[in-house]
Amino acid sequence: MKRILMPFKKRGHQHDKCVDRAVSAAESRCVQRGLRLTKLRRRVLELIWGRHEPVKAYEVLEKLRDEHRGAAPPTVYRALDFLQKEGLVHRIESLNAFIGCGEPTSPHLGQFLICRECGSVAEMDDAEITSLLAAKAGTLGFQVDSETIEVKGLCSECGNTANGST
Amino acid sequence: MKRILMPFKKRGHQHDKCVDRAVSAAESRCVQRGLRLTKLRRRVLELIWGRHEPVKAYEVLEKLRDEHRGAAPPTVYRALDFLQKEGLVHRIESLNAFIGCGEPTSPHLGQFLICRECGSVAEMDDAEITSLLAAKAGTLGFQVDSETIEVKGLCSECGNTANGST
DNA sequence: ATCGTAATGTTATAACATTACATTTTTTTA
DNA sequence: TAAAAAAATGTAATGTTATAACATTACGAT
Repeated sequence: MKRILMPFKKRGHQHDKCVDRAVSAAESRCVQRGLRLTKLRRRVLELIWGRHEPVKAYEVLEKLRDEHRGAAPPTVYRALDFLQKEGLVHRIESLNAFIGCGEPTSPHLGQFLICRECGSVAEMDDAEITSLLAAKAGTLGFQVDSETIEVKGLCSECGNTANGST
Repeated sequence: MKRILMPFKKRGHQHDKCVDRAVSAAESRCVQRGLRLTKLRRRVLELIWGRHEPVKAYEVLEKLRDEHRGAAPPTVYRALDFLQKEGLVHRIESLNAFIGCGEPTSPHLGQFLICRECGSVAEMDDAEITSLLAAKAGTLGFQVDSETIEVKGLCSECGNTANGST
């Protein structure tokens, strides 16, 4: 069974709503679990959701500084740690960057598809991949705790645009 | 079909030979392809192979400095770039570190199993995993160029040691 | 010999992330 | 509700990882 948690950005979609939905989901999740989605954490979450691309910690910091004097690296990294721990954002290791989680109802790992042309990222949470990987590791006696799967290539939008024409 | 490129380190194995084998393989591969495995590059390769664990660039730099005055970050990173490009070492993204490739006969991606206890790393090159991942990505119209798969957990050595006893 | 290219040297800085400790805010509980 | 405890944030400094930019050296080809 495969769930597509976050598809590639559709052209011209209303991104405001997309962010609102994510923040609302985060809010209700925090309320449920007795966690505090403080102003700062909420704002960092919004900034991460600002694009359908991985966002760097220092980009968040820069934007935060426009509206929040005294923002410093720890400000951002603490918020990101919180958001990660609660499964609201994911870190993309191969890019040193962060992206909003498409399904923040329960913490999970994901498999990420990163387009080399447009930089957008899709998130899958595919049980078959996870279990195949665990099985293969198991034949070596290795017991899997967590996985990092990040794939680079061409998304459908960019692949369909005939690139031989220009 | 699964190939185990580099199994977990066996207790008490003769690591000198292990390194020699890797360097010899690298040498012949470079000769075949008309590439120059310079003294510097060879030395960096040896230092990376110094352990069955990921080695950091700045650790390599530090050791290099003992014997090579004037070694600087670019010295190491250039050598590592060369070695990576030729498939002689891999970069472990989730650790910002490098590890010798277990099968440097042809460049390839691998799947890495990283033990959280002993820090050792095994490399697999499993076609089933790769093709399943490509197939799943394909259903989203995504065309895979390269994959980063890094799994953390417990290796057989560390898993078998009854940890409840101490 | 000289020329072109690859490799390395050298200096500086960019980019990413954490430590350590002080202060403030919020929650708990006596 | 006041005091204590815990959580969050402020602040400064530093640690870690990686690259830019430009100079020089080594080496092979003509």
